[in-house]
Amino acid sequence: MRSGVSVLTVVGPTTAGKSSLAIELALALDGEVVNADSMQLYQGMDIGTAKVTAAEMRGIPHHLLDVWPVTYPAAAAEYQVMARAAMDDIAARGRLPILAGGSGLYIRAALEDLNFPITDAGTRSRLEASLAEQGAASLHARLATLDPVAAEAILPSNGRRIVRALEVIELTGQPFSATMPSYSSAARPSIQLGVTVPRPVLDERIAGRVDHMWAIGFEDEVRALIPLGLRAGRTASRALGYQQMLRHLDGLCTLTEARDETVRATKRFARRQESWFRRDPRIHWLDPCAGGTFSQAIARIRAARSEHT
RNA sequence: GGUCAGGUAGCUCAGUCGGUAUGAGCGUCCGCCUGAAAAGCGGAAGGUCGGCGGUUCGACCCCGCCCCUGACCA
Repeated sequence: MRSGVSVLTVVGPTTAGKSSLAIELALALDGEVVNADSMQLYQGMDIGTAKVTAAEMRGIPHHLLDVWPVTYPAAAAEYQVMARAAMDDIAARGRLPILAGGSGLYIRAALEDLNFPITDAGTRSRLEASLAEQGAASLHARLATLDPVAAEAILPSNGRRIVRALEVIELTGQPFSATMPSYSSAARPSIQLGVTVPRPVLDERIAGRVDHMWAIGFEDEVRALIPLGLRAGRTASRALGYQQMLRHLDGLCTLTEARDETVRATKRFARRQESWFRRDPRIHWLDPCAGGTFSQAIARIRAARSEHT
C-alpha cells in the first residue's frame, strides 16, 4: 500500500460486524485477513467463537485461525510474532494485511513497539503458589520493595499482574514498569477502523448470537473438544460459552443457566472491549446508524491515506 | 370467603430484639490492563424499607385498616 500505511485494522466489540467488514474490505482492496481474536486461534472452537466459515470468507485468505490445539496456553507475545510474520508475508506478495479481531492487546502487540519480557513456567508456578498461600496484598508488599514504580501502577488486589511483575523482575533483574506505551509508538503504520453499535442493539445481538450458537450445535462442539483436552487448556477452557457449557456438563448448572450466564458474560466482555478501544485516539469509528459501514470505511481510508502523503 | 407466609436498591434476597440502611450478589455506568487478555482487577451511581393512619421523644422494625404476591383451607 502506498503512502506508508502498511496495515488496516478492524476492531470493536464482539458482534459489531468486524469479520464481514474485513472481508468486504479485503475484496475491495486486494487484502487478506489476519485474525486478531485470541480464541479463534484455537482449533475446533468454531461455533462458540463465531469463526467465519469458508463460505463466508468468499475466497479471501484468512490467517491465524486454528493454529493452536485447545490445550495450548495462549500468549500475546507469541501472537505478536505470528501476526507480524503473517502481515509480512501478505505484504511481500503485494497484498494488504487486514488485522481484524476484538483482542485489544493482541492488536497492539502486533502493531506497536511492545516488548514482552521472558517468562518461565517454573518461576511462574512458584509465584502463583505463594499467591494462593499468602494472598495478593502480601505479594504486592514484596513488589513495592523491589519495584516501587510497578507497585504503584498495579493494584494490591490484582494477583495476576503482581505475579507477572515479580516474575519479570526475578528473571531479568530489571524493574517491570508494566505500563502500556503511548498511542503514538506504532511500529507499523496502520489505519484503524472501529465498528460498534449502540448498547441496546449490541445486547440484542449478543443474546441472539448465543441462542444461535446453542441452536446450531454448540453443546456438541464442546463435548467433542473435551477428549482433546479442553478442560486442561488454561486459556481455551475459559473462553466465553465454553466455560459455562463445561460447568453445565459437569452438572453444576442447567443448560438455561449456562446460556444466560454466557449472555451476561459476553455483554460484560463487550463493554471491556469498548472501553479498551474507546481510549485509542487513532481509531476511526464507523457509525452503522449513518449508513453502510463499508462505504464509510472506504471514505475514512481515503482520507487517512491522503493525510499520510 | 378464611388461614399462613411475604411485600427492603433494576432483579434475587439479607438486616434492624424501635434510635439517621457500613447491606450482599447480580445488573447498570465508568476506569485500569505488556507472556491466561473471551482472562484479571478497581471505582461509582441506584432503596427512605407496599399504601394510609396510629402508638412513641423517635418506626423500615410495634398496632389497625387497605392493596399486592404466593401457598394452603374452604
